[in-house]
Amino acid sequence: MGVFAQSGSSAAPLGRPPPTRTPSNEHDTLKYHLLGPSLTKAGQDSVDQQKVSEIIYNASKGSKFFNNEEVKDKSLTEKIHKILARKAELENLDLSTERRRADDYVAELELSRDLSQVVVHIDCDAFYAAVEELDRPELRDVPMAVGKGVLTTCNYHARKFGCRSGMAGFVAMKLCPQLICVPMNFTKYQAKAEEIRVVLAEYDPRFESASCDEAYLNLTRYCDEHHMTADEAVSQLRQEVRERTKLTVSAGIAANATLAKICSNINKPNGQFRLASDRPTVMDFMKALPTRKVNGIGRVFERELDAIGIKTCGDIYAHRAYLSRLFGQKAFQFLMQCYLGLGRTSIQPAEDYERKSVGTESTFREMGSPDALREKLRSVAEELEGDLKRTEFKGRTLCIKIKLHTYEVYTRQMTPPFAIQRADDLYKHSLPMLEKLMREIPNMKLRLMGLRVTHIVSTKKPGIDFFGQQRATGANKPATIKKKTTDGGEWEVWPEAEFEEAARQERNDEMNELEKLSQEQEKQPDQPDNSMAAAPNDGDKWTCPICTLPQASDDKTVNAHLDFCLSRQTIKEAVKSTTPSDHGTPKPQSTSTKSMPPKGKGKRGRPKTETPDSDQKTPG
DNA sequence: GCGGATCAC
DNA sequence: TATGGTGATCCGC
Repeated sequence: MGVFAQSGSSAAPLGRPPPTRTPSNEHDTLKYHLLGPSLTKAGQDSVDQQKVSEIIYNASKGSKFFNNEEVKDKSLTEKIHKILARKAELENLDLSTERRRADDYVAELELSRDLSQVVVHIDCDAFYAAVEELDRPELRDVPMAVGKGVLTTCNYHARKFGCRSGMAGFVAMKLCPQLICVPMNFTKYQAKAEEIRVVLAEYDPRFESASCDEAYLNLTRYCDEHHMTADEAVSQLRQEVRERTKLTVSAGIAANATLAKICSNINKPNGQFRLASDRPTVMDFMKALPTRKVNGIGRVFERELDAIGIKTCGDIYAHRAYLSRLFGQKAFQFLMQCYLGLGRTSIQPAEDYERKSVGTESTFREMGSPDALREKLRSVAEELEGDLKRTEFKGRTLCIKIKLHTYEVYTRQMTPPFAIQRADDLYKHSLPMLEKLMREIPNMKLRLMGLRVTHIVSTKKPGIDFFGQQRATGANKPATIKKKTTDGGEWEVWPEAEFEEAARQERNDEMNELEKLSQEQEKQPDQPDNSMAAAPNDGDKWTCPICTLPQASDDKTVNAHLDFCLSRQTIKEAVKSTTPSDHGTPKPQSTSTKSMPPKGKGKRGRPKTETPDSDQKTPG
């Protein structure tokens, strides 16, 4: 409802964006933005958001963070003006073709609607805070938050003051001076999460961990075999979790993951909600549902949709003809599924998802000295080496990320001649990118630095454990659901999955061979690893950290040389031609036999995709 | 393929 | 006094 003064006052004359906006309008959108991303999640109705927003605004005003938010807000406002202009333009055209195309898509989606599954989303209530309260019961009755600097979560007492996860600590203290902040203890939470997972596995052995404190289950089969309603089963599950772990969870029950996720928030904390699995009920539910409640629609997309008159999922249909033009095809498909209340019905273990990158980053006190920055890069590289060894990956693409003291973010990436894992290599190849950024951005001062590798290659010993972890089949595939009685000890392997794995293995082997070769080649001509190269210039010479050759130190020469060295490709081309575009094979992708369910393959980010699959995360 | 942005937790 | 870290996706170029 009229969250944005902008949309209310947007009696925008056709074609042109509204004239200059008053400062108060701008501040309204900014204030709303500053409320943070988790606005809809918290169980904090009854909180005077107006007041909270005012306090946050005043606490933040003038800071570099605030200034950056202001810039981002302005640029989003501009973007929205363009969207409105584009929309006005489109409305003058004949959109009947687009409209029919949209209707065809709706019909296609409608055919794929599956209301046969009982999907449950389990969400721990204020998880970290609840675990801390177990150890320190005296915290149970006072406002308390977990995390220093930024709150990762807080208990419900704190939420009554407007505190939320993601909020800066000092802002939270302004809202609630008596707030008690306790430090994170991640291993403790992991252990507790595992206790919960043990219970969940009894209800669905193929449940999906969405994160530390969230999971999806398919209870179709459990309800069937135990002759229970979904409500009864979930009620019992929650009771069992509570007895065995002393933690409360909330649950949503619906026909698919998207709906279940929304439902788990409705009676939170310590409650459950079931959305009946019939089409009219689902359509009614979506009709009144604010867009922001949908997983995948965040602050920005919410504002963009609001601007063109879409506040609830029901509003989407009326705008179907130009959504694709305004936001892209993926967003169009995603939104149409929101309108229809569709979502994923297949639940699978998180391990079935394939990791695509490994990275690390850290924030520090503002820093500008090149030497200190290099040292920082070195430590980030070492950190990443640890992560890569732990997860058993090497990376073929290396990305550096920096955040300036102004909170502006830049990323750069390059492809080393072979997949890398060692800190020395990570450092050697990322340093030139950092050096180049330092030249591009005079007086560069950073508050964050990060490294990430993508196009990763598993370093797991071939043969071992490859298919060692087959799992009992669950009841989540519609096609196979009924036919099983008890599958004690029975393993089902999808033939195509087996094939894919074999193919992947083969390609991995090839990769490893190639990389071994290339590493050997590299070692020969290069000098005995002078990786601390990059020694700053002496006089007017500069040493390239890649090829270790001295260059004139003027910017032009250095940049040209760095460009050359960065784009130098040796083995890379050879590797590319022997491997399919993506080294890893997409996992089974479940949609097996069905003719062609309107599936894409998108994940998170901007939802944009159709059935927004849930994430993969590191399980326990 | 690269870089910027958005999103979730 | 000082606003996080990890991973994924999408878009425009």
